Amino acid sequence: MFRTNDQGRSEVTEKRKTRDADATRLRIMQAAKKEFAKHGLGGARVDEIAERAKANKRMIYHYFGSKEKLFKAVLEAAYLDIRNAEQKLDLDSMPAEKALEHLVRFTWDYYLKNPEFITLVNSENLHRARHLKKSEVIAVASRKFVSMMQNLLDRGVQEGVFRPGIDATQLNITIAAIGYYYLTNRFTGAIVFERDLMTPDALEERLAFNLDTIMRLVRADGL
Amino acid sequence: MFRTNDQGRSEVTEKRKTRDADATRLRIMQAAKKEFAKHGLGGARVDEIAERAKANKRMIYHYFGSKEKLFKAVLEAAYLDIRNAEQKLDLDSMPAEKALEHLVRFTWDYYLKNPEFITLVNSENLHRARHLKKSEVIAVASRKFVSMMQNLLDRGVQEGVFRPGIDATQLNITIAAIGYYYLTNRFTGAIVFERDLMTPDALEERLAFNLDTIMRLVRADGL
Amino acid sequence: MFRTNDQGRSEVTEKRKTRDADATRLRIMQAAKKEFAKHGLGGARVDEIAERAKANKRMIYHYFGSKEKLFKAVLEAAYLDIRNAEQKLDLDSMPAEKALEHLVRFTWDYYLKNPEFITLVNSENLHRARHLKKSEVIAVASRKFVSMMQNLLDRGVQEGVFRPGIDATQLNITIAAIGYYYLTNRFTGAIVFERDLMTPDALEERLAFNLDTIMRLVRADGL
Amino acid sequence: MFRTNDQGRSEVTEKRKTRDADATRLRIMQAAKKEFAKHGLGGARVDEIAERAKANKRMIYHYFGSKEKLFKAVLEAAYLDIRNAEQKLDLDSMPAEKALEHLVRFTWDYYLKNPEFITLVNSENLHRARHLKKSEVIAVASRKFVSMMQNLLDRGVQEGVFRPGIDATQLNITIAAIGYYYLTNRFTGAIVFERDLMTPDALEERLAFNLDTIMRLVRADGL
DNA sequence: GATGAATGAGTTTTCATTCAT
DNA sequence: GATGAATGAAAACTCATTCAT
Repeated sequence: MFRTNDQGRSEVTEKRKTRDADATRLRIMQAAKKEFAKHGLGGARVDEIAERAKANKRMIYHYFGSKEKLFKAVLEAAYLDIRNAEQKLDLDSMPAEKALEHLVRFTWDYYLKNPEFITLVNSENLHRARHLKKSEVIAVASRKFVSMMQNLLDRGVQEGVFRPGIDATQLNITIAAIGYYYLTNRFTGAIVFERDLMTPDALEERLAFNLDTIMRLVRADGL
Repeated sequence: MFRTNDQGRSEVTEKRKTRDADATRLRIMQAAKKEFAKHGLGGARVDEIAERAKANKRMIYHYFGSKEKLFKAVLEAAYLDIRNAEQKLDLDSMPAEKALEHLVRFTWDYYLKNPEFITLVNSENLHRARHLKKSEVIAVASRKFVSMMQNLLDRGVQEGVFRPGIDATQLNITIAAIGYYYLTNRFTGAIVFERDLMTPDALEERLAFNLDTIMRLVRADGL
Repeated sequence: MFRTNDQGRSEVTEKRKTRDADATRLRIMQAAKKEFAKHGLGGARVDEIAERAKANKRMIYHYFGSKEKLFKAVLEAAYLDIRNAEQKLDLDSMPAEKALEHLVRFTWDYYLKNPEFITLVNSENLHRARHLKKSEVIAVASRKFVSMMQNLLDRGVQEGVFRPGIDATQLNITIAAIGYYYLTNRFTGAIVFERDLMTPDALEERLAFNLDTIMRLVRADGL
Repeated sequence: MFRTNDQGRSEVTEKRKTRDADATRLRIMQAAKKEFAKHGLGGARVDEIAERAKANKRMIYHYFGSKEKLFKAVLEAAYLDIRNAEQKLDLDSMPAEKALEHLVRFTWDYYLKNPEFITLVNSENLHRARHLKKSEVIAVASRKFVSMMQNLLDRGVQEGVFRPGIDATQLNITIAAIGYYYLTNRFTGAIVFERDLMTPDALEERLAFNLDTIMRLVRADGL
């Protein structure tokens, strides 16, 4: 009800205001991520996001302009986060085989710990990547990621542990696929295979299977 | 879906008529499949489905009860269709290695020719398989599918071409994953990898990669 | 599926047809009575009536023209039924006091055995008696009923058992009211008075109370 | 419903404004009361309520959740209103006979001045009191009402003016019945008795008749 | 006389977004 | 910067009635 600081704002309060604003922005993005992940772009409710963020609905429009732009912001942040985490793995400093194994594990763990990422990506693909297309920042991050992978493969061949001629893109897609598909389709999967695919044992088994799949795929013949 | 004619129906009554319940039902399901695949369960519009089916909206509710029940019907039919097609492959009559290769190709081709299947399954997983859970007919078809696969693996081991100890479920999931993921994520994939993943060449390349992946995965060591 | 009697109908089949038609009409009216009583005019569903009557919906329109006209037909029949039953009581042949008691009991029993009557009348009053207004047959039956009552009161005065000056209409309304209200409002009544108003004991108690109410109301002073 | 002002609200903010949640809520409830009374729960139109309330249809759902919950709110308010008014009569401070007469008059007058109450109650009974059942606030108000009545009867017996052994619930029901039935069934009644039951004279006559009915019912024998 | 598929107009409900304070 | 009341357009769903056979 009271509104302090109507005029004569000191720098201290200025800073606080900024921090609050950023905090609100962040809370909105976190809430939106959950909501979009749970219900998809179309199914997400702006009201729900506002409530979860303990923010006023008006703020969403103030900071992001529209539901769709909010989605884009969330999606971009999600992609940047995983690309960032991948860079931090510092795969270049490990032997190729170990590095690849590391990447497979990391990818699997990332999906497990960030289940929203998968659903967000599904949602974006349902919309034919309409939002990501315009994103320059994503393009840059992607290039770095792909070249890192190519690098890794090249080193492996030099080290004599990987077959030559493996396409980095195909391998990347496969590494993602065998983890991603298992998790995104775990509900229909549980019905088709009549198993709980999410018990700790099941998850461990899947990771082992995936590591085996990738290693057999890249291993130099005769090893 | 089909109505076999009791004896003695004249040709006149057999001619295509507007007032044919089964035909209307079928048109609605086909239209719904497209609409649900394109926009997901939430994003699909009943009006649009009715229009595409050249049916009155009221008919949808008459035959299916609700948008959600229509979705369930469409989803069930889609699952039954692929399970049915798999059975028709007659893999049991081929050598194990050839049979497996056949299955990998078939799965890929099926996804390519039935793009709705993938989006439908994604949508159902977004809803935690709520609709499929209650479906007994799907449970039965699934069991047949899984046991066929187990059979195939067992035969391959006996023939000496496959490694022993491969889990049929994990293999199934992997076969699906490497095709499904590529296709469902082709839009974001195109951005990340800066390639058109859907040209004939790209598709052929992916199929070859997938065949290689699976064969290396199951091949008996030393072969 | 088979349709016999396509041509050359004998008189016997003619009669049967007529009887069937009447039977269908009757089944529709009975089904409609239940449906209208349960849901009111607006809430009743034509589909439901058709199904309950094991008749085709088209038949309802064939015999009655519209839902509203069907309602009118049902309502008229209901009024005629109670007026008819009252006449059959042959109150004129009993001593006045006994006759009045008889009427109070009869009214209560009729409402109990014909619960649809009450709801039908409520529905008609919600619609400001729009349908009954045009009904000449009801006007005739009503007059007979009112004059019977006046007669009864007059006799009672002559016999010295009833007070003079009692208005027949007011008495009639009161006799109906104390039974009708109890039954029509039994659901909210059960909540307000925290009792089950429909147990055999409760019903008997109410009838006794009502008889007492009416008798004290008409009894000649000093008796 | 009312909002008492925290201290220091200036007159300016107090002026009638469109954006007043409580006022809108109230307008909706008033409009709904009329509409439900006129057409019943099923026949009432949400559009109509919104228009009459000069509110956006969306607001109805915002404040009440659904048409049915709005009905419940209206019904509860109606019951609370009459129970409240009864308590204000302060019957405990009058001699029993006078108090009873007062209650009969009050009940009649209340029904006359609040015709919506009757139709609302009819509607609720058509729905088997589904909405009221869950209402705790109604249960509390009802108990107060019933005990007030029992009190009144006990006092009357002590004063020697009422017969002992009269059941308070039965008497309550009868007092309500003889007024309620007359009014709710005034349309069919007008046809059956070929009179206008709503002229001032007719109303006065009915009230007198009802007072007589109740007084003869409770009066100690011999008085 | 009978059937049941089809329809159009309407009804409730939903939701992203804007407006007044 | 923040609040929450209000809105319009659209969506799901309903139902009495008619049409083709």
